[in-house]
Amino acid sequence: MKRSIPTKRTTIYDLAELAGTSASAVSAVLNGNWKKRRISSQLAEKITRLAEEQGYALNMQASVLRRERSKIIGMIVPKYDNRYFGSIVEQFEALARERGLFPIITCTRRDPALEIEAARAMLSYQVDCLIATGATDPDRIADICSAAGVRAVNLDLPGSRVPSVISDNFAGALELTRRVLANCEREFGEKAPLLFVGGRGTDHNTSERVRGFRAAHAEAGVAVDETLVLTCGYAPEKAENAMKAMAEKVGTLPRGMFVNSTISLEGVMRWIRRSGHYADRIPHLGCFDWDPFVAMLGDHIEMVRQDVPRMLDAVFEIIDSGASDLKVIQIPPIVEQTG
Amino acid sequence: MKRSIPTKRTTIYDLAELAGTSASAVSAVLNGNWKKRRISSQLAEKITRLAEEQGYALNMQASVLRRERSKIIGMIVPKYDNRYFGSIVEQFEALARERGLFPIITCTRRDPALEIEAARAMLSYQVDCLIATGATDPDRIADICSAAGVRAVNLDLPGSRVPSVISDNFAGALELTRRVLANCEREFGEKAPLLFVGGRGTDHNTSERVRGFRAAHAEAGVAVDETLVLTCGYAPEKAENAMKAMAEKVGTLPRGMFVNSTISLEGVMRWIRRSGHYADRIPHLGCFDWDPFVAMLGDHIEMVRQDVPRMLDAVFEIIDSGASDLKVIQIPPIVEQTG
DNA sequence: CAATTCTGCTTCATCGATTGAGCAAGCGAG
DNA sequence: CTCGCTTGCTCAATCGATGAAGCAGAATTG
Repeated sequence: MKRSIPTKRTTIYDLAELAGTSASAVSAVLNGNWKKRRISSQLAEKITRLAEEQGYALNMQASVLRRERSKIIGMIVPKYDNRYFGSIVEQFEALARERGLFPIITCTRRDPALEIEAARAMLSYQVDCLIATGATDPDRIADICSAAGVRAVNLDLPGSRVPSVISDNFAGALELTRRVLANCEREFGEKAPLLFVGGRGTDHNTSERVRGFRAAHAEAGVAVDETLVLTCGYAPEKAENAMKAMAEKVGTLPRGMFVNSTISLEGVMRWIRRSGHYADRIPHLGCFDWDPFVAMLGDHIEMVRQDVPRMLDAVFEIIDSGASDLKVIQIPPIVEQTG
Repeated sequence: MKRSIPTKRTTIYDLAELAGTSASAVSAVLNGNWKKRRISSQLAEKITRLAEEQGYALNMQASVLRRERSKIIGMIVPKYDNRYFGSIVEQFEALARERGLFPIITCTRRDPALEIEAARAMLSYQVDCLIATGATDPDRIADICSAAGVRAVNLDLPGSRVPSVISDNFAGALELTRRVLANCEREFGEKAPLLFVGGRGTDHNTSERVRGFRAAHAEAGVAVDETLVLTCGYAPEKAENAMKAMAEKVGTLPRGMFVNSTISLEGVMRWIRRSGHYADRIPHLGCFDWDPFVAMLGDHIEMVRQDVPRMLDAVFEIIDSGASDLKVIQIPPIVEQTG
């Protein structure tokens, strides 16, 4: 049963010979437009049966090479290590498949160079459209796509060259901060500024969330403590180190925190546990992102969950409609019920 | 700047014309074997420069069509909603890219039909090799691949037609069960059978883990309570419902549980919280899988983490070496330190 | 100086599917 | 019986890259 010579794949020419007909008839039958090409249903049936019997599989490379559109759609994503990106990818695949598109995905691990390389690779594979998710430099990717005449859409982080779909970070952060401030006031009886930790100060999402954070403080009549705004990056270690440094600097530790992603929360929680600073009283947390186990961590954590289904619907609406106006669509995130 | 006619892509023929040479020279230069083909370095340089200037990108579809091997490697994965599969996919991409292979991944959401369809789609794209991860029917996929002369490897769940890489489920479950039994005995002073929940009784992993679970009970001289073995599927809702049904049936609730994946744990935790049955004393848990936030849930949870890096190294070792003996490689999982 | 080798290319068939153009047979109308 | 139309196909070019085979002209050898 073992053969070192790989079974030569069946082609339309093989089928044509078997059916005593031409390759073009076979092609027409197998890609469904045999009616347009006036092939008799008898021949169509015969060819279909033969294809089945021979285990024929279309050679996409050949097909795509010849066709105008490839029906391949690409997505670039930073990581697979959290629920947010996980559900983005899963949803993306489902919606693509629904439309008869073939999804290909690349994880760039937040590496800007890999991001560009991945975009180029996707173009080489003739994607019809590329979705850049959480890209560090979405405009660069958009430029590369535009040079190849390929449509692009930004997701999660906005760009200025192609349409973008993002969460309403300001509104989400505003509400989240409000809640944490209220929780703190309820428990400790006084208003005090919160800590903001995680994210890159230069990225749109983080700056919008900081803006919401500030707005909520202003609303409550609390002055933001600038030494407590730690946009140190997303990685757990970075958040952990930033917390450590912060604790050494400030007099009294904040009683409430705004954590900018579950990834950063991992580091924050680690620090809280290891440092022992909060052994007496657990701080109130707000996390911009959702995770089922974080939700179980206790009722001192509020979460804002980005609305992935609506975000991806918006992405595909742009793709389906062929729209290319440079709008940024903001999807309101969902404030999770605690408890 | 907006053009409805997509910029015609530069091809090697365009470059050839610009360089006043032939397409085959361009091809030789751009795919790096111009020395073999005795192209002068002057011409090589000129072509390289032109390619750069014109933003030339290889058409992979054309290239793959012509070549013997596609250098595309496929992976089928059930879900993206947990750390285990997330890191599998991330690692897979990294290792593939390291080898100059182009990874394509499809998420089947545990749907057997989609699994087959996805495998066929990958074959249509001429993958050189397909990794079936956690497939419900790995042998079916292996057969489809073999008919096309494509190599396959099973990951996470073993099959009988191609090599497999899995966790040492028995050993992991044995150790995990031991620990939970010990934790229960320490706290409650008596030995009592644990609950097993999650997974499909028919899948290899689950049955091996149940075997480990039983072996640990036997070792401790505790009889397994058969009404407490709930292989109800992985989904959170299934685990939750199984717990509910179990609670209505048994007299005293188990004080310790073996939970077969973080996914199932989600349902178990939900039930524990909602039912209120464990309001007085938290049960001791063992989870076969790892998640950072589960680890933070408390010191009453033990976890076994599957060794994804080693598993994928093993997969690529099989691929690199071209081995096709039907062995099942078992990778010992890592017992996480609690606290 | 003729014979050979080497250099640096070009030519052309090929991979498999797609599709516009075209062709032969059949049929109905005039 | 002929013209025109329909039916049911086939032919051949094409997509872009690849590489075996071949071919001038220069360089080297005996």
